[in-house]
Amino acid sequence: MRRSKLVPTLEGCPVGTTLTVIGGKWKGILLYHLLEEPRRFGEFRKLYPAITPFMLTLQLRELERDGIVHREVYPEVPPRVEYSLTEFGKTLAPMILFMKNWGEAHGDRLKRLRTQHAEKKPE
Amino acid sequence: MRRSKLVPTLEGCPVGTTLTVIGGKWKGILLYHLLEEPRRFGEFRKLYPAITPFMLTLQLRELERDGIVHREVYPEVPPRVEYSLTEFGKTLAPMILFMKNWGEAHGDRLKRLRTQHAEKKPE
DNA sequence: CAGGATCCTGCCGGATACTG
DNA sequence: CAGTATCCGGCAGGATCCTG
Repeated sequence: MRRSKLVPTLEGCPVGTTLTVIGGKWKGILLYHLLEEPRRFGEFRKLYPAITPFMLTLQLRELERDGIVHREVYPEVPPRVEYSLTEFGKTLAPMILFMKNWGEAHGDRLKRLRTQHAEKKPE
Repeated sequence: MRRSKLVPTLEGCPVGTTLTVIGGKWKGILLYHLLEEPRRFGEFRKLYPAITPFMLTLQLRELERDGIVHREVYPEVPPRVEYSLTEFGKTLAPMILFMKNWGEAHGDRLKRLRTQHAEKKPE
């Protein structure tokens, strides 16, 4: 698994730094669901069947590395693993909520704009 | 992070939708500087010499497509082009500022965490 | 000065199969 | 259930040269 390399922190660009934390394709939505309560691996899979186990693991591990989420393994049978926001991770909460609200409010508009734009060029 | 697919808005995932708008590698910092005042192409190049003209054009055009920035061409010699936030783009302001502050506040911590993590694994 | 045109590459994101 | 182990294609991101 020679995956996640992810640049140090994108020096001299604080906005970029923040983006390296939340910028994975699924991280936003994962964080959003973690705001509410701790979640299990399988819960995420049910919420978003499109995420493969591999990607889910990858994104969660990166969030864990960055100190955003905590991974708690319960030594039971069958195994259970719960992911929760750390105190550090909770400092991101206002931003995640803003992003959710903004996306909900303007998603349709964006979709229109992008469709128009895609139609104009290719001829 | 990677922009997803260019056209679709990542259905059913408002946080992801927002990320498709601001998630380009340089978009965050571009938006941040646009918050203050309109900027010229060359200004950005001076602020961040690491951005190639090609990438700068690309990212600005995407922001333009999404209705976030306005591109004003002044028919002068030498040519002058100014980029400014649209009213729509200004709705992102609180989030950009939050991202900047968060990045400034926790960049060092993240850098440490990632360095530690990178040192532990590779053998 | 502000870009277009071209070509290239590396990692991101994914598919699939297997396991403690 | 909650992951690994491999393999891989595509596109974001970049380098370089050229132009209105």
